[in-house]
Amino acid sequence: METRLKDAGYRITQSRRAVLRALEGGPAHVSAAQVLALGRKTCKTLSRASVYRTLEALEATGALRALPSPDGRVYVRVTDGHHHLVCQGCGDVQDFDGCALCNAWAPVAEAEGFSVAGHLLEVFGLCKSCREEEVVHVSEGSERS
Amino acid sequence: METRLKDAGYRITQSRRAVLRALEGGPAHVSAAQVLALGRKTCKTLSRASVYRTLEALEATGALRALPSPDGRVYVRVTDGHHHLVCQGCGDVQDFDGCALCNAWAPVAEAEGFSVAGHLLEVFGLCKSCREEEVVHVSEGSERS
DNA sequence: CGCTTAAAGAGACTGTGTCTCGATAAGTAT
DNA sequence: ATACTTATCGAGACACAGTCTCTTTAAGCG
Repeated sequence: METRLKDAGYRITQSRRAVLRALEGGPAHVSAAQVLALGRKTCKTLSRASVYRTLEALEATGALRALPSPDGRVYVRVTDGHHHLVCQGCGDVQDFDGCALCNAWAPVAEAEGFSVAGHLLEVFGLCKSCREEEVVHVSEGSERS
Repeated sequence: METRLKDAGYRITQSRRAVLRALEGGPAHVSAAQVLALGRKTCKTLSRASVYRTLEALEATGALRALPSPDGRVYVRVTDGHHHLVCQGCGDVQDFDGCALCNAWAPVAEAEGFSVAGHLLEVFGLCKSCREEEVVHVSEGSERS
């Protein structure tokens, strides 16, 4: 990611490096606040504005993608797959393959006059281990869809 | 929607009615702020808190779905879909159909031990009108991906 | 080593969403 | 109809995300 920034003409600074480390070390989906907190471990004076600026720069180079989530914006590395299994139990995110199928709905989008640049698929549910726990708790009043 | 609320045990008030009218009259994707503005036309004293409360109630009854967008949360009547064409030019979001294909990768996810509860598909690109504008600007120094 | 300028940090500002609290009115019983 | 109970109201405080501006700093060049 660092070389990517550099090649795009951005300077490599302490703050930027701190953000990059935070992104590499952190979870697959991170919020700006998390990046700030993680980044401060490397660069103590890291500011919120710098985090947003760097995130924006990374997005511009295509190394990162911002996507809306129920709790504000989260950032995802694009080197990671763009098909995610998001566990609603533990919050864990794993990738899965399925790009062959992706090309199937590109024509649908293009029929609407839309030119497709990319896509993101989020599948929500419960991962294996959370599912096993769920069995223990039986149906303990979960009213959500 | 009104009967739906009533049946669920909610009282029908002036404020609630104002919100319902706003939802029915407004665009397919509306923000809470838009609902507030539209609702004030019917009920001048409508407050932000009431909007959120009503929106929450409607979500609980299943008449509405909240979904994250780049500019905060937006609300969609559940009759509308969960496959989005997100325009990177103007930020507009439109739905498209494609649920038949969705069932194709559910087995892939389940092979990983994942139980699927729902999904969200975001296709990024440029909408028709933004595409036409793009042609006018030709390659006018846009370094963005 | 010094210059130029992109990028930094600090903090003000805006907007969204949540929460509390006393006041109000919806629905029910009288 | 009228009174009562209590869900709901509006107002405003609060917390937080994200943006913006301004002055200072340091990255990368010669």
